[in-house]
Amino acid sequence: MFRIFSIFGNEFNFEAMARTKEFNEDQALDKAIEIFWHKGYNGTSAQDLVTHLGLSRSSLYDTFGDKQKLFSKSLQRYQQQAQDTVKELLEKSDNVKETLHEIFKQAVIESLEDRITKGCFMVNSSVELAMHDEEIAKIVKSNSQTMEEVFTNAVKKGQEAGHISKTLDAKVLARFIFNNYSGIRVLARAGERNKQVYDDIVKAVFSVL
Amino acid sequence: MFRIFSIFGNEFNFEAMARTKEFNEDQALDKAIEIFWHKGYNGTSAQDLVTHLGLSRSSLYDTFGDKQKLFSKSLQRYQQQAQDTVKELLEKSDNVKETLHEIFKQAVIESLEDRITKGCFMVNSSVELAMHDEEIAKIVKSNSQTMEEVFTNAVKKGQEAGHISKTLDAKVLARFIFNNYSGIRVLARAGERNKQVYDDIVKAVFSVL
DNA sequence: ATAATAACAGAACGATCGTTCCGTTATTTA
DNA sequence: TAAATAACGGAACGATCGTTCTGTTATTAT
Repeated sequence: MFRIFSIFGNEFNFEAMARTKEFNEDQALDKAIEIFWHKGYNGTSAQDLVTHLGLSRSSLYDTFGDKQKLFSKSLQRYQQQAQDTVKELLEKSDNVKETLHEIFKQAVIESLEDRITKGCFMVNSSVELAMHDEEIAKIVKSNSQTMEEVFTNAVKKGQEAGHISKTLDAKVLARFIFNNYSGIRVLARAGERNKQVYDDIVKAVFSVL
Repeated sequence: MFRIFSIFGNEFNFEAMARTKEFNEDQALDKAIEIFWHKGYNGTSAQDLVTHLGLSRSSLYDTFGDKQKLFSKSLQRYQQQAQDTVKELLEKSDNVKETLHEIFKQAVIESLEDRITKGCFMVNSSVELAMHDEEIAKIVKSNSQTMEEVFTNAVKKGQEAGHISKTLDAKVLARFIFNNYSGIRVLARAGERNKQVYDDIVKAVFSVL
């Protein structure tokens, strides 16, 4: 911070630095994602955050403002990470159908492995908050749009390469894929542990492509 | 209530009735469904319940025990109502594919009409509570199983009548249908208002049947 | 060394949470 | 009418909520 004193026409510039942060902000955000993802917004208390992030109440509030702002930042960070992963996989791929299949298989594996069943942070937040919090609604909407674009471009590529049926429009298929992805995440959050259920759904989904 | 006093071998049976309830328990439950559905469990306060159900705190607690019990009862009542509707429609139907289409179209209409976007009470509760509350988890699981059975029987009937493709097993298709139904309800809860999005999903789903 | 100040730890705040308690009212049987 | 008692209205409870305040510590430029 800078303070400039102007006395009798002369300017004195005092700069004084203070203590450095003892934690990494992004690492703290990742911890916040973990606990919000697991317990939801209303289910996570300020004390939960203090305990889980390992920093004091004052540092938490000094750094992130309040609970709502911290949640919002966490969800945005999660969105960025998740989107980047899928986007890169599909853009690099030269067999989009196969890559999409891998993405779904991965979602199934995560759903079964997940000892503390978390589902998808975006889906969870959407269900819990989208209708009560405009900022969260915006993030959810932005995520849906981006994912729709990513899937649409991928399907188009697959259709041009002859890997995916042209019977249905790319956008139709993109929305269909996204819908089943959401459904699977809800299933996981509900605690479904039967692999056959997931496999059946994936089988039916890919019978369309 | 009955009190039986036994004095010197003689039994005296005193029955004294008290004030009658000024509200209907099922109607109160329906109101509870409304507000829990809209705001979720954690988002609904005891005061919300008092205000919305229109009865006093004491009556509320005397009648339903506590918040968790009231929620549980509400969800069970919702489940029964929703299941009965779908089950009856499909069992009466002589063109199951068409009836399923009607059910999905109805879900789309509700999603678009819903000014206070509620999604599906079962899906919402599943996402919010299933992993933190065993009793809710049981209800969710029971609902999934019943719906899977209902859809499986329906698909079998459709396949035997030649209305639905036999390419995929009835159970596979049932799980696929249920998954897309969940997805659509999440979309609604997220505030999606574009009919085309829903129509595209339904179109893709029914291209499989 | 001193002044300046952000980061920190933790006590404390008012508000709201879910729940219980108490005194009154209304209804029924004896 | 009298006795019994569930239903009722509303005050009150302790606990916990999210947030703020206070005082201390650590770091840096002067």
